[in-house]
Amino acid sequence: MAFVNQNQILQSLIAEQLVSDPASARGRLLKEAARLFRDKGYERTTVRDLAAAVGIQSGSLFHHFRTKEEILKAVMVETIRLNTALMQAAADSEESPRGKLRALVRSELESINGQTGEAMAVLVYEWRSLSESSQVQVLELREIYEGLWLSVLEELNELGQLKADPFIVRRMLTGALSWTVTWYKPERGGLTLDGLTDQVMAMLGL
Amino acid sequence: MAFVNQNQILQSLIAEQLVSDPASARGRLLKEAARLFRDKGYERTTVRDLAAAVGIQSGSLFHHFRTKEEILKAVMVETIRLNTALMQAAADSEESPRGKLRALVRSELESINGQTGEAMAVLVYEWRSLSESSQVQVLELREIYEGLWLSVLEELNELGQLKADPFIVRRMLTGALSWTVTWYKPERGGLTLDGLTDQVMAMLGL
DNA sequence: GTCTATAGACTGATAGAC
DNA sequence: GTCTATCAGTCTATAGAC
Repeated sequence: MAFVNQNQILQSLIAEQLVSDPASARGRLLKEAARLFRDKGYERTTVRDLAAAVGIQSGSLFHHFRTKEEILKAVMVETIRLNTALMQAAADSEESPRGKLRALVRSELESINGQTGEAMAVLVYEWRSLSESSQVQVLELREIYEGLWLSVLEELNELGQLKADPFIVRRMLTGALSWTVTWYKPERGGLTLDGLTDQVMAMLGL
Repeated sequence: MAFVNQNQILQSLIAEQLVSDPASARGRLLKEAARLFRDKGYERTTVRDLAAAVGIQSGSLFHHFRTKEEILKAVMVETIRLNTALMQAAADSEESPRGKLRALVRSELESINGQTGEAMAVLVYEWRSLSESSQVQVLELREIYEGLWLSVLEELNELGQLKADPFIVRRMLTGALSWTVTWYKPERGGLTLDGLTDQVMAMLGL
């Protein structure tokens, strides 16, 4: 797994029909939906906005999705599936616990501030707009993702390298890393994604 | 300032008409609005919901506020004013830079998870629902608040006690502390607010 | 300062033609 | 698979009586 690149991972997920091909009609709609939901919020985004973004009429949307909420759910589900796979590969490519943690931080920062950033922001900020039954289903997927983090953090803790409780560190990191979407602008300042990762590791004394 | 308590601060802000008296009609509405906006989101909360929460009809709301957005803005403005004053008093009550930082972390955690928690969550998660002109006004108030943090963090940095850049540490803390609202439940587990503050300080190696 | 009644705009979703 | 047309419901805000 160590040298599998990001595009190979995406391709295999598409082949398994776990995420939509970004070139397909469904994939393009989900991409535009993520952008609109992040920019305006789920409630302020109308089905007319969504349809216009992919160049169709609002009535035609309901041929692809039964409800507006189904679109929100699909954005979230596919985003978690993709990022769990990317995260797993990032952790597997490192040997030491510290290296694995750095890879996870780097990978999550990339998810939040890169290609899937819009969808990741939706996952954090539009959670309440999901119906309760959908929340349960998305939460199940999310647990696999969180398990990756906890196993690495617990390993570091057993080595005495972690200064606080692993569960709490993960929750602090969840908040801290997702918040970067509101202020981190790689193009403006001199801070690269690797530089930002270094700052996070330094803050943890690692 | 060292021994001024929280209630005295609230009373003096009410006297200066910088925040509404929680017992007044306006104050009670803002309290209910904060709760509804946090629970359902600004867009999903209707003026009928707001009116019902204080026992009046929806038309009567517009005697107190010209628009629904004005209510959101008032929740945010009054929350920042109150918490800036509480934060200032907390920092002033300590001598050492480390002590001041701990007081700020403790104070912000209390704001987020205590009495003003509903309004603080609104400040973080409903930002986009504010019109651009209102965003500018609220941002100005927010800068005073952030200045308090930065002066303490820069002091610690000059003493060589901070492991990462002060600006970045503040932003990480903003995300990490505000995120506690999604998981920290003082009544359930054994972790107190002081215990949580200790974990944050330990994570920073302080 | 609160009420009732409603204007006027917008919403998600459906039906049936092509 | 997309179109047009529209339904039925909901929304913020206003007007005028009390």
